[in-house]
Amino acid sequence: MAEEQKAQPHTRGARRIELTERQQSVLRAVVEDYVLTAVPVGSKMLVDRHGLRVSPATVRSAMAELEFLGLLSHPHTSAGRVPSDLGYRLYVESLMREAALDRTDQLMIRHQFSQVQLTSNEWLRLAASILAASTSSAAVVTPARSRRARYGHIQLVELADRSRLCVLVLADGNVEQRRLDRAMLERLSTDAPIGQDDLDLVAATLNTEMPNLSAPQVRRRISRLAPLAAHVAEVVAQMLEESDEVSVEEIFTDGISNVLEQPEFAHGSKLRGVLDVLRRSDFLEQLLPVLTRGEGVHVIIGHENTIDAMHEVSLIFAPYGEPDHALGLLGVLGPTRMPYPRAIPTVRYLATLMNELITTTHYGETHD
Amino acid sequence: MAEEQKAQPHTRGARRIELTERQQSVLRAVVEDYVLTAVPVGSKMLVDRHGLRVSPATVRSAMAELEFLGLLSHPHTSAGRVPSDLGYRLYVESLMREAALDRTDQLMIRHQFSQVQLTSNEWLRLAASILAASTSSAAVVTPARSRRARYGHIQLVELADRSRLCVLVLADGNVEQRRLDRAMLERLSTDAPIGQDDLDLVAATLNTEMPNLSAPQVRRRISRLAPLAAHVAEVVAQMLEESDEVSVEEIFTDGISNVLEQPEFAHGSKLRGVLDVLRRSDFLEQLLPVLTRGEGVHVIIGHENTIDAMHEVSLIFAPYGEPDHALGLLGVLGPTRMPYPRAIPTVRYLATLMNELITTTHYGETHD
DNA sequence: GTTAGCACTCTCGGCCATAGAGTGCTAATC
DNA sequence: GATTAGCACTCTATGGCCGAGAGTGCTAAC
Repeated sequence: MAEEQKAQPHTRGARRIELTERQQSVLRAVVEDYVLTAVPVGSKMLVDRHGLRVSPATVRSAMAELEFLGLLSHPHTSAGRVPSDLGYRLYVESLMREAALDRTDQLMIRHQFSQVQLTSNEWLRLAASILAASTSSAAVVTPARSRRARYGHIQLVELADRSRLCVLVLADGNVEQRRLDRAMLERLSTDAPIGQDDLDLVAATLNTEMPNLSAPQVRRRISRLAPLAAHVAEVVAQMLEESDEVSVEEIFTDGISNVLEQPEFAHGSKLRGVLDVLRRSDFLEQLLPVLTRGEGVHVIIGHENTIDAMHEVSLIFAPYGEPDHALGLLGVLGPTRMPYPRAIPTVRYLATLMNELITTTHYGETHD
Repeated sequence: MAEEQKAQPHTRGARRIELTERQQSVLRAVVEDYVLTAVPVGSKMLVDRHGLRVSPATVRSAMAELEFLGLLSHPHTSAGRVPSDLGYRLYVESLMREAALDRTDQLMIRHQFSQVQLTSNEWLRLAASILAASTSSAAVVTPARSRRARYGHIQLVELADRSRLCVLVLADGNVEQRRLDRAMLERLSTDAPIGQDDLDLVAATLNTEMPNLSAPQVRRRISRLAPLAAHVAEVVAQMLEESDEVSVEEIFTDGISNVLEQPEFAHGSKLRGVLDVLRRSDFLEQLLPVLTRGEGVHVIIGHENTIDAMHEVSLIFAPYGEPDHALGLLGVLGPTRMPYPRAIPTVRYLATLMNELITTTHYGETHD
């Protein structure tokens, strides 16, 4: 058990702690009060605001117990209590009553998606925007990409100035483009200059040979091809490889200013590290193993995060898409003092929604 | 003259003010000191640090004159002087000695671009990253887009699950994609289901009919087409129209945390408005008329900006690409207390560089 | 087990005094 | 006539001090 806690500290780490009825309700009240006010909460305030039917003194002793258990902490001797990361954890695991999105919210979100044309980038932007708005946190959405990019279809377009564009549609429906090196092409054309006909021929060849192959598989077949086709195939292989670098791609964020507004980050420089991490491409990769384990929404609270710069924030993330196919991540980032009961269902709903959108326009694995 | 100043307050507004030699060097010194230290600069400090060969008293009287002219200001009676927006303006226009990028910097930047494969999104990202790093400000880069999107080439791809993707290459080389509505297609196929052959035929038709046409022109020809082709043409027209909404598209930013670090924005909430504006799509559109007027780099200092939220920041922006063809913007955003002598040449250099990259892989206007 | 009472602790805001930086003015100097 | 030294003055920033208030922990009574 101990090892398990160590290995995956941010999943059900606090399960074993048994609390009395009273302790539970006090912890819940402290968390909810603190999330709302951002002010350390004292015993008197607590009974006043939550209509607990006991005296402040009783609450105090309960608080002392919770502090001993490491669920609350004390900024200083004569201040109120603040939940610890572990306190939030327990709250999220067993104390919280999720505030599910009501029907109208769901419909409104759905409606917004239906308004947007069916281009996936717009979906992502919209998802980030909705997440940010309805959780008042920073939202992060990555495109759904195959862990292993596969060839779908290519097109070679010649343009007036003799530039050539290679447009590659991946098996998962994403589109990549790259310009072909002109000098290289000149070298390959032994006799006549290369025309659109030649390009069409190459495209047709590759489109029969390559569908559904991964980068190394494409590479392996290059040797069989004529010089021009071989060159294009090489370029395609490179493009596939680049796509393999999951989520190094674009990360769509929104609502960073929401977080900036939170008192814990009022002194902006505190957020600096977080922003830098967010910009770095590899940040989600580090979390990927955790986030894709099991189903559904994952909550990573403060120090549970393996990334140092993120010790003062919580993440609520969910994967969407299909593990073997296109897999994306989406979620929110905010202070540990986060409205979990609201944010978690929202993330969950958006993940299922994106799932739907992805799979209804789903690209099969056996093309042609 | 007066009207002209009003109409374009951020271009050479301060030209007419004549300063004595001494006033000039004092203003220059104040600006440069303040940019460096972010502390209001007093007369003693100034002579010490800049080795002026006069006494503090002399400097004081010069400062008083400059303040009378509205070039400096006083946070309070017994504090040092701070440049006003107008002071910065004069500095930028005539006092500043530009710190041109030296050869090695230029080569390093060029090298980084050569490392990146020729996909334009990566260029933009890289440009933003370089700008942010070498000016320590927030960088903003928009893709170069035609003011008027024109048809280049389309490809229709059928995938295993019968999804159809329409990939549109614009005349300026940008690529757009959209999924075709399946239900609609079913309705259009009177007898047999639509296969790749049919799609190819449609694509071929449009590719001979439409090249270099704008959205309305495409629309006008729809009536001549068979139902399926007409539907696709309609979709294409929509895609062209969407592309016409300049820069509503993606804006690549980087280095926001640099700005967050500046003392004037240490209390993060001050930056909030700026961030919100930055996220909004229309912010550059408002500036577009100004930024494309004349050649080269444009500097917009504090209150010169027509956008209220940006009264406390300076922008240094330049267009790149070609006015009639693909036009993009790039630049930096930082506090008015900005290292102009460094930032301006950097923006200029990156604009010319992007220009080169765009035009060497340039797409002609008369396709086919 | 719960609660009232009480002494104790700690922060926060206001107040004051002081130090220091900087100014503006005037009169002397080059 | 420009420059400078000297000086009185102003304002901020800093630190110490005090009292109010919030909150705790403990103990004894219920």
